[in-house]
Amino acid sequence: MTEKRPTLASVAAQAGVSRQTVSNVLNAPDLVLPDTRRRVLEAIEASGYRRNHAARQLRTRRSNQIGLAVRPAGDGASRQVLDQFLHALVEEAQRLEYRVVMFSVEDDAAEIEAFASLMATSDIDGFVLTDTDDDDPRTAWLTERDVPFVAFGRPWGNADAAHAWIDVDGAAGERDATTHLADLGYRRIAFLGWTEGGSGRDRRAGWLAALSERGLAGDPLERFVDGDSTAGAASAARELFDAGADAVVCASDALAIGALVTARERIARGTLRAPIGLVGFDDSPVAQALGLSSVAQPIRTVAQLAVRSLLDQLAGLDVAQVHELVAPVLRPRASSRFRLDENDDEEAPAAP
Amino acid sequence: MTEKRPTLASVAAQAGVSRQTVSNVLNAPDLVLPDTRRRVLEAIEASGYRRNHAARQLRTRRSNQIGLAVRPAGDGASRQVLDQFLHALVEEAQRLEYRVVMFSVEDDAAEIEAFASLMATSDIDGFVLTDTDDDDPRTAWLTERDVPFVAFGRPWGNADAAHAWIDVDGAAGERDATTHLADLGYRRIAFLGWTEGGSGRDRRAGWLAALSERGLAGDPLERFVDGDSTAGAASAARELFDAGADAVVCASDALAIGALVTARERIARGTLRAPIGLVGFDDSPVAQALGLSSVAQPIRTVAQLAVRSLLDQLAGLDVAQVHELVAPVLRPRASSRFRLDENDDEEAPAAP
DNA sequence: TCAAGCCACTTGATCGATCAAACCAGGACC
DNA sequence: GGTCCTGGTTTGATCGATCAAGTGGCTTGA
Repeated sequence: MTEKRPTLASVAAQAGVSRQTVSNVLNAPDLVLPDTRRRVLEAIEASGYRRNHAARQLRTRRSNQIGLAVRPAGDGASRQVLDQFLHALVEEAQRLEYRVVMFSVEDDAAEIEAFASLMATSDIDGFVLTDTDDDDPRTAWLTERDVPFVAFGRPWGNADAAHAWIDVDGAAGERDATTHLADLGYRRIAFLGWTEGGSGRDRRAGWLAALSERGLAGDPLERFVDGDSTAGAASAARELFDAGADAVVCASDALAIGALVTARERIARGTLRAPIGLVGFDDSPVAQALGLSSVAQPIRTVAQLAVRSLLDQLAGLDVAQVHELVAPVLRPRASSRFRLDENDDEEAPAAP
Repeated sequence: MTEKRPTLASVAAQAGVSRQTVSNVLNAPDLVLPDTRRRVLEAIEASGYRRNHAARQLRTRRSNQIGLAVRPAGDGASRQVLDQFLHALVEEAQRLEYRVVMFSVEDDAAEIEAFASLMATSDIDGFVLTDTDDDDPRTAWLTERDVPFVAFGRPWGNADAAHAWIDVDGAAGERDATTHLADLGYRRIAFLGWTEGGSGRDRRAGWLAALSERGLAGDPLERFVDGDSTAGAASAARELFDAGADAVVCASDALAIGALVTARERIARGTLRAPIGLVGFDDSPVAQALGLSSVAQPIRTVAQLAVRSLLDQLAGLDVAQVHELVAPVLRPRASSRFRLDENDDEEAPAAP
């Protein structure tokens, strides 16, 4: 407490130059003579000087912080993915000297109110949105006010929305998954998805496309459950197997685990013939643990693109807004040929 | 951009008082005459004034932000719990006008460097630690420098550490779980835990205590796996059932799911007699979905206590540091009497 | 030759809040 | 009547950075 932290002025005195020169060394090094620069850098090093963000923010109206809203409850499914996204976002932002501030909101209205409050005093430079809905009111509000932001998730309602967004190409992922199963010889490849949501529709489309390509699209077999319910998926899977499915492509790992449980039981009882093909989506830790084939979302890439887009906007670059669809990666594991053989227990989940 | 944001001075002019009076209305209302106060509040309301945090922080050296470090990889198990903790923390902090800033670090050394950097310019008022190890270097560093912080997790190495911490009483949770199984009539109640870690030892102790209380502690049956591996748990569970276990208390849901899979298979094959008692730990969404009995950590309570403790420290209250152990809650579900009967599939997971 | 431009740097003003000291009217006290 | 106190409010200084304008010496070009 007694020792005073070094400031620009104290560093300047130490290096025998003025405040502004030190400031320039940090913010616009090419304005300073190499020799002077070196002297200043030494003084900075020696004194252990660190920028005072508050003072800087007061003057520049930039906080170097980006905001991320989180919903209190959070549905089980996307939670895992959002958690990964958050981590990747923090890392990437940090690499570029930005920090991530979280705030919690109940609904879209509250989130918008939070935007207003945080922007007003320039505590946050820009926002990252997740879980975009059909015709999201948040994107409209932000766009109207020229607030920099980027969304993880497509603007499902209006395809030609002008704001920056990044999303995972679910259709491509399920197409790969379905093709993979077809290659393994399965002929009745069913789809297990959700009753609602843009991303569910998207994933289903990929499955259907692959079936058509392989000439397996006659009388496609599908079931939908409310929410991301493993229990619901288990019973839906029973119907699918009853209807003759020999493989199931699922919209999430939570659903796939339900299907897996059903398959395991039926095979053990002898009422279903192994092997069965099963693929999930999200590549969650549980999937890895259970040897469930899954489609991995390239979350790190999404986060990197998001941060880059946001920072480009903040830099005032007048480039076109990013609209990027990144391809997920299929991770085949034991469940692509799911059976209960003698050493099933020993089988280590294969990770490519 | 053209419209200027209201400041203390502009509000003051509007209300016919001085800057400082407006400041007092906000920070020390009882210093101001009720009548004046009302007038000022009206002016604030009318102008839409909002505090400028940067200016405030520059003067007071307080940011009203608390820091939380996250590790990049994150182990599958605790991840779920930490995610919940993070959400609860953000909510609770927000209620008290604090914000949570995340930063990412590779290891303890990097985390300490981050502490130093963030404290130096008072960008962060205090820290929340998670995943405390035996003899954690971070707590030592922070304690030495009188930096306010609170840990989620006991100081496993030295029980009499002086810093504030809050933890979940894992022993009590597993004791309840074990007693619950004993009440149901199981007699060979095994423990499935981890090879490493303070919390694992703690949970095991609770199981053992309950066995002793019920006179079931002769030749206790236990197995340990490396990390929180579901696959490892599945094979360890086989050994436990081979050794005659009729129930298993697990240190986590991930482990319990492994045991569940093994039990399901064996029962289906007829090599294990139902019912089997199974209890997990963490009450994860997957556990709820699969009908797995589990011990729920009162994460919200932990977060509330953590924030409160941290803010008390920041307020300079010289109270003793909080050392709190909160009790988890057993959530009995179908897996307490796990069997495969005809309508097993239909059975909705019961949540009390 | 002289205005204009450039270079490397310095100086004064400013962002918007809080702290600390001053101020001022009205009572109480001796 | 003068001094001291007290509660409510104002005023000047300050936090540590950046912006914008200024300085003095030197080159450039018409």
